[in-house]
Amino acid sequence: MGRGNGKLGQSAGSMRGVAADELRRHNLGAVLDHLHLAGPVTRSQLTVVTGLNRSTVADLIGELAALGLVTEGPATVANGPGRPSPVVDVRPHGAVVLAVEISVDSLAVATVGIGGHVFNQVRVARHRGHFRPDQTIADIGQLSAPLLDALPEGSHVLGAAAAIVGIARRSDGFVHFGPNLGWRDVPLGDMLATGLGLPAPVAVANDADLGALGEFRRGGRPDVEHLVYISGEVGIGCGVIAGGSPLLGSAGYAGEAGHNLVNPNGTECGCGATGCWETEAGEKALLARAGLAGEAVGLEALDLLEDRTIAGDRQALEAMEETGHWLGIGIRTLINLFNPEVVVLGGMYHRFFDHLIDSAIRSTSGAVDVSRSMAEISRSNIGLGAPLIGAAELVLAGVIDDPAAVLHSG
Amino acid sequence: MGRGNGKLGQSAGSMRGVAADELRRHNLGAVLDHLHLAGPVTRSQLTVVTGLNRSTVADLIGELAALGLVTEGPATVANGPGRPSPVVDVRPHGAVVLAVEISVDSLAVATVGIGGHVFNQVRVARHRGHFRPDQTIADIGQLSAPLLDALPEGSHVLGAAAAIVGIARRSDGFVHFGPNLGWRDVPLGDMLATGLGLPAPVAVANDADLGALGEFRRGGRPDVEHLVYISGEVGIGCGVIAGGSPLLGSAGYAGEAGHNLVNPNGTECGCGATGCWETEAGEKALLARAGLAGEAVGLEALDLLEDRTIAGDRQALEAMEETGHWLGIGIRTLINLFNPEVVVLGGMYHRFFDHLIDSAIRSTSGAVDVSRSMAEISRSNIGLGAPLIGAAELVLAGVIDDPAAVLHSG
DNA sequence: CCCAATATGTTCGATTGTGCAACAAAAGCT
DNA sequence: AGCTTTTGTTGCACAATCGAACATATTGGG
Repeated sequence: MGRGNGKLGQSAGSMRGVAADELRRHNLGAVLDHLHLAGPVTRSQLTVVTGLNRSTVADLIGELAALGLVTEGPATVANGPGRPSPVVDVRPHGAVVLAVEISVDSLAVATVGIGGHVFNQVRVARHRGHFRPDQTIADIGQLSAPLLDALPEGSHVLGAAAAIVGIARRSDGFVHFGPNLGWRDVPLGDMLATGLGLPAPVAVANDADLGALGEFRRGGRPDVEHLVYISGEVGIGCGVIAGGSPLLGSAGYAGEAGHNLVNPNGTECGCGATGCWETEAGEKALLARAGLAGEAVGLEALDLLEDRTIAGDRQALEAMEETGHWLGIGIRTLINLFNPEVVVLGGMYHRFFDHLIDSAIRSTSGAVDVSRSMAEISRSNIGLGAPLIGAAELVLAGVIDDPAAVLHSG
Repeated sequence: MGRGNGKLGQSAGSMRGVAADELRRHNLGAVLDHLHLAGPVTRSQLTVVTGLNRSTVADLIGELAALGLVTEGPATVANGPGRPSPVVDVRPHGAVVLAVEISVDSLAVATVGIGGHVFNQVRVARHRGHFRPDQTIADIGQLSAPLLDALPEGSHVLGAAAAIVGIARRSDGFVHFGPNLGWRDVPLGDMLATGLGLPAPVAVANDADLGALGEFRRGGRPDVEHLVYISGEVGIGCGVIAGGSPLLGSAGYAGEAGHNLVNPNGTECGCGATGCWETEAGEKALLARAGLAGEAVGLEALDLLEDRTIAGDRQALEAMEETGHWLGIGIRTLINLFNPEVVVLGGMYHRFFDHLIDSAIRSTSGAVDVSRSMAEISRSNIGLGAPLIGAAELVLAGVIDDPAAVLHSG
C-alpha cells in the first residue's frame, strides 16, 4: 500500500500528531525548496521531483504564485513532442534577507533573495583590532542602508541574519564570547534588531556553522548529506551538517573543534592547554613558521605570505606544508567522529588550499580509520562568502518551511 | 492559521511530496511511539499528547488494536469527575524482536516486545579469545532457540538485530573489522539470517551506537535529545544521538572516537599512533596501572580489580583516578564537538563509575568550553545491557515508523 | 437517592488535500 | 493534415482529520 515516498517521520521523542494543513505546508515547502536550490524548472519536472500529482503541483504553484514567491513563464525551448510545460522560477524579491558577516578582518553585508539571488553585496576590510559592538552595529547600518534602498520596488524583506566569529546562542542571538573581536556577553541579536530597525528578530549564529550551511545548500553538491566545514580565521571554526541538517547540539554550541588536542609537543594556547588545533594550524602558527610573526599583522601579513608562496620562497612553502600537516591531524579526528562525505575548507584554508592540501591529506591517514578513504577534502565552492550565504539560507529556510505563515504575517 | 504542532519537515535535500496515507502513517506512529515509551496511558491522555482530535485518536487506536499492537482495557482508578477513559497499552507479543549482543567477554540474547517488555534474556560469559564467526552464530542459535520457544502463543516475531563490538555497515550487516574478536570482513547479517532461520534480514550495528540508542530511548531521560554514550570494553566505543536521532554519518561509521589523541606522552597504540584515547583510558591501561597486567585476563582481571578497589587498595584506587583523568580528557573533546545534554558511561565505566567519575569530571574542564558546564556525565541507567536494548529498539523503530506495513507483510 | 456538572467515548457531516480519469491544448512527426 | 505524445485543466472520488451534537459514565451535592 501507500506510495512510500517522502519521509515525514521524526525518529523519537514525544511525537505529535499532524493534520491536513501540515501536509499542505510540507508540500508547499517541497516545491519551493526545489526551486530555491535547483533554479528554474518546468512544472512537469516538478511533478517528477516531488512525486506529486500534476493537479496537486499546479495547485501548489498557484498558491506560491499568489504569495509572490514564484512566477510562471512560458515554456522556453521545446524538448520533444507533447505540450510544452511552463517554466516556474522563484521571484527573488518575494522574500529577501539582509545577511551580515562580522569577521576579524572584514565586515560584509548582502541582500539575498529566495533562490539565492544576491541583489547586492559589500565587504569592507577592517584593520584588525577590537571594535566595540555598538560601533560595529553602526557600521553595519551604514553599509546596509544603501543595499536596502536599492532593492526593487515591492521587495519583501523578511529579516536579517548575522554570522559572527564567536560563540553565539541561537535562540536569541546572544554572543557569549568572541575572542578575536574582544567581545564577551554581547546581546547582538537585540542590538542589530533595534539598530537596523527591522521588525523581525535578527538571527545570529557562528560563522563556521553558517559556512557549513551555505556550502551545504549552495555549494553545488547535490547528493551530499554529511559535511564538515572548517573555517580558518585567526582561530579555527567548525560547522557540521549531519544527515542533511545542521548539527547544533543541545544549545547550539556543537562543533567547537578549535581546542581539540593535535600536537603533543606544541605551543601553549590561550585556553590553558598545549597543542590545540588552532594553536598549531591557525593563522598565528602559519605566520610564525613563515618568519612573518613580527613583520606585519592581519590581512597585510597574509598578503605578504601569499606573495612569498607564489614566488616560491622556501620558508613560506615549508610553513604551508607543516601547517597543512597539523590541519590534517585535526581533520582526521573530525572524519572519524562525523564520517562526512566531504570536508570543506574555508577562510584562510580556502586561500592557501593548493599549498596545504597535499600535506593535509597525507596526515589524515590512520590504520583503523574506515571512514577516511571515503571522505573528500575539498576547497569551498562558494569561497570567502560562505558564512554570508549561510546566514541568508538560515532565514530563507523559515520561508521554505512554511511559506504561507511567513508571508501572511509580514 | 493552522495548529502548528508536530513538525514534519525535512530541512533540505530533494524534498518529496507527501500524500494523505503518509499522514496516517505518521499519526499511527505518534500514538504507538508514545505508548512504547511512556507505557499505559488513557485515551484522553493520548489526545493531549498527540494534539489530535478525540475521534481521530479513537480511530488510530482501533487500527493499532486490529494490527494486534495495542489493547484497550477498562479504566483503572478514577481521577475526578467525567466519564472514565479506557487505558491503552501495548501488546508486547504483537511485535517481538530477537536482540543479540556479541561482546568481548560475553554473548547475550533477549526476546523483547514492543513497549520494551523483555520476555527472556540470557547472557553467557565467554573466555576472551578469538571465536570463529560461524561458531558464534551457532552459539547464538543455541541460546535463542529456547527463548523463541518460550514466547507466548501467537507472538509475532519481526526479526533480529545484533550489537557487535566492531565496525559494521548498517545497510547489510557487513562487519568490516572487529579487532577484539579477531574478525575482519564478516557478512554477519547474512550469516545470522540463515543461521537463525529468520525470514527478515538481520540488522547489525556497532554496540556503542546501539548503547546510545538504548540509553536514549529507554534510559528514563524524557527531555534529552542530544546524548553521547561511551562504552568501555577492551577498546572504547562511542555512539551519538543528535537532535533526537542517531548520528550515523554517510556510511554509518560516525562516532569512532577510540583513536582520538589524548595523551602527548602516552603509550603506543596498535593503530600506529601514540596516546590514543583507548590506549590511555581503556581496559589494558587500567589493569596495567593497577599492577594486574600479567596476573589475569578478561573478566577475572576486572573482578580482581573490583575486589581490590572495594578493599581500598591504594594502587587500584590510583589506577582508577588516572584512568578517570584520561577518560575525562577524551570526554571533553566529545562535549565540545557534540554539545550533548548528557554523556552516558557504559561497559567498564559503568562498573567502575563511582571510582572514575570525580577524576573524569575534573579533567573535562577547559577555559573556552561553553558547553561543558551544561553537560552532565552520568552512569548508564540501563546498565550493561544497553546495547542489547538498543538492538531491540532498532528493529522496533521500524514498526513504529509504519505499523501497518510491517505487520501486513509479516 | 436523584440530579447537575464534568469529562470522555461515539457518530456523522464538514473541510482539507491529494489522486485519478477524462478532456483539452500544444508541440513534433509522418 | 492528421496522428502521437506530453502536459495543463477540470471535476469527482478518496482519505484523513476536525468539530459539533449526542450518549455515557463518574463525582459530588442536596
